[in-house]
Amino acid sequence: MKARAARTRDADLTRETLISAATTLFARHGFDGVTVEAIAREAGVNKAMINYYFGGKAGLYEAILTTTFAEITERVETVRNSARPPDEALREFMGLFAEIATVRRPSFPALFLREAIEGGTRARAVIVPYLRSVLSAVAEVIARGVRQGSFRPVDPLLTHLTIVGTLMFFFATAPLREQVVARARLPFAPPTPQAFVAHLQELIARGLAATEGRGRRKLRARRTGRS
Amino acid sequence: MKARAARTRDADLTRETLISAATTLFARHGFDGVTVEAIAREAGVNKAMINYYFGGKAGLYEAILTTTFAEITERVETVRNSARPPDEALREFMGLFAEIATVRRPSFPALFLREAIEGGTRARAVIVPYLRSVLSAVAEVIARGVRQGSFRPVDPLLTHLTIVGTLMFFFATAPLREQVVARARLPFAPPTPQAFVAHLQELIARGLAATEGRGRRKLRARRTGRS
DNA sequence: GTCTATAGGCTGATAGAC
DNA sequence: GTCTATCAGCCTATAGAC
Repeated sequence: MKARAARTRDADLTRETLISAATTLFARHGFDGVTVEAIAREAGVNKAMINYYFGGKAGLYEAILTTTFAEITERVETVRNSARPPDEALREFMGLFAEIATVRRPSFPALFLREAIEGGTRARAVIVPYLRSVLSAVAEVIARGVRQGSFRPVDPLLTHLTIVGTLMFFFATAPLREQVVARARLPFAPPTPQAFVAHLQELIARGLAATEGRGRRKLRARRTGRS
Repeated sequence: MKARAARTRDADLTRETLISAATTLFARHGFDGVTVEAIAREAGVNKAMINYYFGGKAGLYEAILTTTFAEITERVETVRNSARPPDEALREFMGLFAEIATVRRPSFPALFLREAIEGGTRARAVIVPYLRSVLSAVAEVIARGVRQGSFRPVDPLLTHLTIVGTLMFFFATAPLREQVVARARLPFAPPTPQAFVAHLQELIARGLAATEGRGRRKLRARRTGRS
C-alpha cells in the first residue's frame, strides 16, 4: 500500500505470522474452537499483538476472510475473461481451484464451508461479493456453452453448485481421510488431488456434453425415467 | 433399549427434546459455538439435565453423532442390497440422501462436514464405521456397473467422493443461500433440493455412462431396462 | 512494538433442596 | 427428575512497564 520504514519490518512480519498461523487454526477448528493464546503460541508471538494489530480475535478472523476471499475472487476473474471454449474454460477453472486449495490457500475450502454452514453470519459483507463474482464467472461459462450448443441445456446455477461443491468437499475433508488412513494403518494412501481433479474434469465434460447423434447442435428433449 | 415404566415418560421426553434442540444448534454453530445454556433454553429444559442425562456437553454431542450416523448407515444398507441395475441404484442413493438431508436428518450434512474438516478428532470411533459402510455401499454399486459395462471404467472411490461430496455441500450450505436471498431481497428463491438432485442424477448418469459406438456391450439400456 | 500481569465476563459442571 | 445457586476455570481484552 505505502512505503514502509525499516523499523516497521518487524511489524509486518508479526502481522503476517499471525495471519498465517490463525488461518490454519481457524480453518481446522473454527472461530470458536481456537483461543487467542493458541494462535499466539503457534505464531510464536505475544498474544497481546492480536489486539494491537487487528483489534481483537474477531478482527483477525475478518482480516483473514477478506484477504483470502479477495484473492480467490481475483484469480477466478482470469477464467471469466478466458477466450477459450466453454469446456476448456471449465477444466481450467477446476484446475485453478485445485491449485488454490493445495498450494496457494489450502485453508480456503474449510473456511468457506464453515461460514456457509453458519449462514455467513460472521462475514456476510465479505462473502457476498465473492459469491457474486465466482458464481457469475462459472455460471457465465456454462451458459455460454449451452448457448453455443457444446453443452446440453443445463441450469448454470445448479451446475456451478455441483462443480464447486465437489471441489470444496474434497479439499475440506482431506483431514478426515488422512486421519483415517493414519490411524487404521491402511496400506494405501488417500486419493491425490491430481487424480480427483482429473476424474472430475472428465465426469463433468461427459455429463455436460451436448447429446450427439444425427444433428449436432440439435438438442433432443429427453425425459429419462426417475420413476 | 428396555421397557420403561410410565413415570419415566418425562425422562424420555426431556432426553429427546435435548437431543433434538442440540442437534440443530451443533450442526449450525459447531460444538464450541454452542453453550449448554443455549441448548437448554432452546429445548425448554433446565441446563442441569444435560449433565444428568448425558454426563456433560461432550456426552450429548457424542450421543447425537452416534444416533445420527447409525441411522444413516442403516438406511444406506438398503441401497447396497438393492437388486436394481447400478445406474438406477445410484439414482436411488442420491434420492435417499436428499430425503435424509431434508426430512429425516436435516442436520446430518453439516455435522458430518464439521467433523470431517476437523479430522474426526472428536468422534472418530463413531465415524469410521459409518464411512466404511457408506463408502463400500456406494463404491460397490459403481464397481458393479463398471464390471457389467454399463459404466465406463471409473475409479469407484473417486466417483463416490464426487457424488456424496456434492450432496453434502448442497445441503450443508443451504443456510448461506437462504441468508443471501433474504438479506439481499432477491426476487427469486434458492434452488430446491428436488431440482438439484434431479440435475445431479442426470449429470452423473451421463458422466458415468459407457461410451457408445465402440462395440463393447449393449449400453443403451435406459429406462428400467436391465443390462 | 513487545511484553507481563491482571481484570472482567462467560462457561461447564455440581451440590443440594424439593 | 427437576431446579436454583454457585463455584472454579478459562478466555478475551486491556493497562501499563519497557
